[in-house]
Amino acid sequence: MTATDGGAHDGGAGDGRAGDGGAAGPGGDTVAAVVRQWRAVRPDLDTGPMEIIGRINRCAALLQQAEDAPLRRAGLSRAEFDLLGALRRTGHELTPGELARETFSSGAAVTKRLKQLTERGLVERRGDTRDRRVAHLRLTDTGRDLVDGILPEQLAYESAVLSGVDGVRQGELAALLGGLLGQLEGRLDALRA
Amino acid sequence: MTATDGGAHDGGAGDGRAGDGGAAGPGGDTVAAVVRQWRAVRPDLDTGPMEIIGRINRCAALLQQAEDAPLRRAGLSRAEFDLLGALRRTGHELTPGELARETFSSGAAVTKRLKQLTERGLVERRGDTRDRRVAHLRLTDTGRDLVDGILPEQLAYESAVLSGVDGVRQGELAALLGGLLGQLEGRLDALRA
DNA sequence: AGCATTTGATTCACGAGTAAAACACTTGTT
DNA sequence: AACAAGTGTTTTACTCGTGAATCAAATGCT
Repeated sequence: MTATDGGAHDGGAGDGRAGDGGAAGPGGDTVAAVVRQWRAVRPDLDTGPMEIIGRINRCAALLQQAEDAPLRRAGLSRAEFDLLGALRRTGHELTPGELARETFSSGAAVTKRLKQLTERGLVERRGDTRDRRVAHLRLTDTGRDLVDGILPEQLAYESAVLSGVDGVRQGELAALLGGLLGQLEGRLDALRA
Repeated sequence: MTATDGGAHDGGAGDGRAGDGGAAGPGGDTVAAVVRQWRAVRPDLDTGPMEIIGRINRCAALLQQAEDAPLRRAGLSRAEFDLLGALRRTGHELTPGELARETFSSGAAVTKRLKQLTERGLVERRGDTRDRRVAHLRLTDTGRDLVDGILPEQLAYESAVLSGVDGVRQGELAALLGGLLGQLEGRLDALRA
């Protein structure tokens, strides 16, 4: 979250009273409050992008905190579950490199997680017969059962989190986000310059 | 990003060819590909929530990477800029505790960042006269100029990042995200149980 | 006044992730 | 065959953030 889009709990108050830290002001969410602050001190700037990017970042932060709950019950971090989930949903073995790409994390991180998950007996390792550099990872039965047990809870939890938005708007939101994400994934490399 | 919603670069391929790691498949973005994978192996589950939450998480990850670019030029991390931005947009001094709440990070993190930023001469410290526990932080002239210089670049960059989505949809997206965020901020504490 | 409680900030110990180096092995070239 | 270059994985050194403990000061209670 950048300062541009950064959240404020009670940012609009500005009177020194810190508040209890949750309730959005009359104008809506906390990002709206931040945008108002920026407009007050820098009325020349176009704050439009903040209203999208800031909200995406803030939603992601809140959702990830919330999502921790069902996972923690199973003693898994989000990153670990990510790995297991990649193995489960592809349905076949993956190499560490493939897992790194699947989970958008570095190879080093994958190595560490795999070490822990194999020690816990959730994942099994098998060396490639032709190319002895590569390993093939797959879920053990225990690992598979764990993922399959958590997954419905996770989805139910997510469903509950989203329940404040009605079905029609959920559909619209999913479609718009899909459009944005498609653009980002296609063009991001070009913009990174 | 949870495994539930986790991204896949070329997840749909499944033939071992890792691909070059960017292009979304025919069906749209990478989250759509992940959802297809889940549906193939667990057709009983309702994958609806993934299409929103997964996309938000993935968008946030991509956007934050992208956003780094203009900030790095100024030698600032996102978290540091967040702090400076909070001071700039509120327009008045803030205590470390207030800054922690503004930036949604722990007090310890704020302490560390403040140390570096004051050493760099971007932020100034002033002790409270009445309560000698608290400090008041404000931007130096240099700090203020830095923020004011970066901010337009940042917004222009964000604008460019979003340019693939037309104006009308940007408005819709902002509104829908605002609605979701309002719900999340209001009700998250209750769900955290 | 004297002492327990609360609050604000900082320090400490640690876990997690990364980039870069190192390592192990394979592939292409001469 | 020998060796250079390339590829997949792991190790290393480091940064950053966090929760818990600690320190310092104010507030409340008797």
